[in-house]
Amino acid sequence: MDGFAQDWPNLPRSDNGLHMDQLVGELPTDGGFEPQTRARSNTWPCPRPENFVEPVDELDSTKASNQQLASGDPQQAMQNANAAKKNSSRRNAWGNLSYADLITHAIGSATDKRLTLSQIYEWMVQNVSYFKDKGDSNSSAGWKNSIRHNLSLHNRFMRVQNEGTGKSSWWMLNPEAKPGKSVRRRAASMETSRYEKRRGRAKKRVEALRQGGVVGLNDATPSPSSSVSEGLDHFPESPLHSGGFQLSPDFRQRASSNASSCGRLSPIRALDLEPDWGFSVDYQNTTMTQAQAQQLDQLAGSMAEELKLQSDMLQQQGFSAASGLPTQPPPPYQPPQQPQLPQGYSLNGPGYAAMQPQPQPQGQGQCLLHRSLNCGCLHSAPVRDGLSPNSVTTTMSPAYPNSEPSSDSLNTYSNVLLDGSADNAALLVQHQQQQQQQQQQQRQQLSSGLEDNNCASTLIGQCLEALNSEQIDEFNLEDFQGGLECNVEELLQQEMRYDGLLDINIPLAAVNTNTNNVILTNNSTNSGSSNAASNSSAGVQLNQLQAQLQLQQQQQQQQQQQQHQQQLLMSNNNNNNNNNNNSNNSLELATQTATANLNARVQYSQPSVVTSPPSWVH
DNA sequence: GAGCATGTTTTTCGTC
DNA sequence: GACGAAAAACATGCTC
Repeated sequence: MDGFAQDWPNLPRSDNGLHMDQLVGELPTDGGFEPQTRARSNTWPCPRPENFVEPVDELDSTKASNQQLASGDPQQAMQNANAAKKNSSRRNAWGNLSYADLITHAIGSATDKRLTLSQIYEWMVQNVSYFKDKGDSNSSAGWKNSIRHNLSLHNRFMRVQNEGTGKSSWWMLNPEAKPGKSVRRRAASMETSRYEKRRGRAKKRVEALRQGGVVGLNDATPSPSSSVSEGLDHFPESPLHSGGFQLSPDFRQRASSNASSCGRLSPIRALDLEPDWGFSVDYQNTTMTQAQAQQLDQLAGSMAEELKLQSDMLQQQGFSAASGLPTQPPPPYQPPQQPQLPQGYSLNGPGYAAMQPQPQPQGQGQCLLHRSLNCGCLHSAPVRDGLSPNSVTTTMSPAYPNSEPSSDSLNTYSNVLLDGSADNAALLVQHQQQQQQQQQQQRQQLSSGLEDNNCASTLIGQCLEALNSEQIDEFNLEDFQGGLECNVEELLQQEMRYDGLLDINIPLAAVNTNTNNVILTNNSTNSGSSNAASNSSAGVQLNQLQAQLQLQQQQQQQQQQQQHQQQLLMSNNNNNNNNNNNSNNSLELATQTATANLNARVQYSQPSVVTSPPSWVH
C-alpha cells in the first residue's frame, strides 16, 4: 500500500475542473455541513437545514448512483447524485451518499476500475473528509466493517481474484447489476417470517442433535453461525429442501465463504507475465447474466480445484519430472459454453484472457523455463510444475545437447576403469567414439534447429528468462548441482551468437589448464551501466578464451589417445599381477581420462551468472 | 499459535 | 417491505 498514492496518477476531474477528491471532499460540507459523528441509533436522517427547499423532481439516489456510477462516469454520477440529494436531508455523516455509493465511486475512479479492499479504505480516507480522521485502527473498525459489509452485500460489486499470491481480491463494479435498485445478495425470501420460523426449527434441531451426540454430525459440526442452508445439509427431509423454498441465485452460503481464497479470476491482469491461455472472449461486447456470472464464479473455483487435482494425479500416475514429459497431458479445459461477459470488460486484450485456460497440444509439455510452446529446449514438463532440480532434465545440460554428461556418466567411466580390464578399456574407447559421433550430430541439430527459435536457447539465457519470470518463486542455481554442467566451448559459442544481455567477463587467468574447471565469476562492476564497454572487452576475451580452449582440447584429445593406448598395454601385461598397483594405475588413468574428458565444467552458483540486471532488480 | 486482514452473513434499528 | 447503517459473529488465509 505504500505506492497506493501513485496508483492514482490521474484523478478524474469534474466539469468544473475539480479533482474528484475535491469533489468528494466537498460532499460533507455540501450545504454547510461538517462531518458529524452519530450514534448507531441516530443513523439518519440528519436534521435538515433551515433553508431547506424540497426538490420538485428528486431523482432516486440509488438509481442515479447505481446507473451512472457503474456506467463509467463517476464524476457525472456523483454530481447527479449530489444534485439529487443536495437539497434533501443529509442522510449520513459524510453526506447523502451511501456506503455503496462511495464504494462505487471509489472503484469507478480507479484507472483499472478495480480496487482492493485496502485501497477502498484508503480512498475513503483520502477523499471523504468524514473518514480522513478515522483512518486509525481504533476509529476505522466500524466504517471499514460497513465497507466490507456493503461490498459483500450488494450485487453491484463483484469480487475478483487477485493475481498475486496472498493479495486481497479486486473489487469491481458489476455492470450487470440491475439499475435502479441495488439488489441485495442476501435472499429476500429468507427474511420472511415463514423462513425465520423454519430457521428456528432447524436451529433447534441442530442444537438438539448436537447435544444428543448424533453420530455423523460431529464430523461436520456446523458453525454456530452457519447459515440455514448449511444446516439443512444435515436434514434432507427438511421442507426447505423439498420445494416451495428456493434460495436466491445470488445467495451465497456462508459455508462457501471464500475469503482470501479463490474467487473470480481477475479480468485485468496485473502483469504481462500472465500466462496466455489463449481463450479469448470479447469482454467488451458481451453481456453476462447473473447466473452466468455465478457460473464463472464457480468455474474459477473449480478450475483451481481441477488444476490441483490434475497436479496430484500427475504425481500419483508416476509422472516423472526427470523424464521431462508428462505421461499424460492434462485434459484441456472446456468451458461449458461460451461465457457472455459484462459490458465494459475487454477480454481480447490483456484482461480476461488471463482467467481462461488454454488447452495444451497433446504431448507437448510447456517448457519449464520458457513457458512457451515449441521452444525447442529440453525442458518440457507439466505446466508450472515449478523449477526444481528434479524437474529439470538431468544428465544432459538443458540447452546444450552436446554438453558433457554430468556426474552420472562420469562416474560410469570411472567405474569402468576401476575394473582395470582390457575389455572395459576397449569399451571406454568405443564409448567415447560413439559419444563424439553423437556430439557431432547434436551440434548439427543445434545449429540448424535453434536458429529460428525466439526463445532463449542458451543456458544462461534460459536462466535469465527464468529469473525474469516472476512465475518462478525461487530459482536457486545452487540447486542445479550437476544439472547445469555443460561444455564451456559450446556455451561460449552459443552465448556469442545471442548478443545482448549477457555480460561475461572471464579473466584468462581464471582458466586453469590443469583442472579445466572454469568458474564464471560475478564481476559486479561490469554489470549495469558499464555494459557497453565491458561487452566489447568481454568479446575479445571470449574470443581468446575460445581459441585457447580449442587448442587445449586438441592437446587433450591427443594426450587422451596416448593414455588409452598405454592403458590397453598395461592392462594386457599386468592383468593378473599386482592388483593393487593395477587399481592405482587404473585409478590414476581414470582420473586423467575423466579430467581430459571433462572438457570444462561451468560451475554455477547463484552469484556467478553475470547479467544485465532484470528489470525488477533495483 | 496469535494477531491481523479479508470476506460473508446475520441482526437490529431507523427511515422511506 | 425495501433499504441503509451499524454492529457483531464467524471463517479463512497470511504474517510474524
